[in-house]
Amino acid sequence: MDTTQLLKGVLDLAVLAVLDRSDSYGYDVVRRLREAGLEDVGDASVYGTLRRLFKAGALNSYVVPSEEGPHRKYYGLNDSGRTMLARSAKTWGTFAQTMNDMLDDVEKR
Amino acid sequence: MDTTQLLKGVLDLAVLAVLDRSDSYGYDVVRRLREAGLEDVGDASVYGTLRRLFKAGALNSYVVPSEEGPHRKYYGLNDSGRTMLARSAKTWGTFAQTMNDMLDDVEKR
DNA sequence: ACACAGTACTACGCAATGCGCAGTACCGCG
DNA sequence: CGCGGTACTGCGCATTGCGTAGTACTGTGT
Repeated sequence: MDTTQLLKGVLDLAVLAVLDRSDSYGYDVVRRLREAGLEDVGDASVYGTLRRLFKAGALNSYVVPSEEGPHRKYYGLNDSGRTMLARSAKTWGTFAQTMNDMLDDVEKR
Repeated sequence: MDTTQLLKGVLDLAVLAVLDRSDSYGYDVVRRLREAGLEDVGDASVYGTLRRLFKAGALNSYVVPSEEGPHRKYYGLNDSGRTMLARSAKTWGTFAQTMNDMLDDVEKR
């Protein structure tokens, strides 16, 4: 099975969780997600997700120049984003639990 | 957040898990998934998934006439399907764990 | 006899989303 | 001065879940 399909709908949540720790920019979010265990996440997916979340009003954004490369477009959670994170985390939790229950039944043989 | 997107890539696994219990047909698989907690699953998605899994060689299929309605197209796991189930379940497990770890960090504040 | 609900499946097209790839651009190093 | 690392944008594709319509069979109520 491909982790690609598993990411669908969960990448939003993962990105929100990363940003909840501290404001960050695309390139760094990718790095943090990979370190956290989502090794196969594509950079284009993350940039796309950030843009989508921003457009949806969950993030604020500001540009910071960098001495070690091009400028960085930082993103941070606003109130709407924090609400979304809480709600998504809860939805994920119940969903994951449901799946685990189904699979427990399978393993029990 | 919509459970629709969460289902992506997991519906295969859920259907395989249901079929691992016993052979079944589309209409019944939908019922079982809903009872298990996936209440929002669409019937077209399940029928589509069954056809896809069959086409991929994970299922065998046979038609059984019914006295209480139209015929039923039963599906059952074959060896390839059981292998797929085992592998997918493992992938899901690691993935879910990764996500839960990330969210634990968030809750811990 | 006939409409209707429940059962069971197929087919068509849409929407969301992750990804590959190309392109732009800035930096420091050999 | 090219090259690798940093950082972002945009385009188009593939997968997959879903809504809707259509077909078809059975039993029930009127």
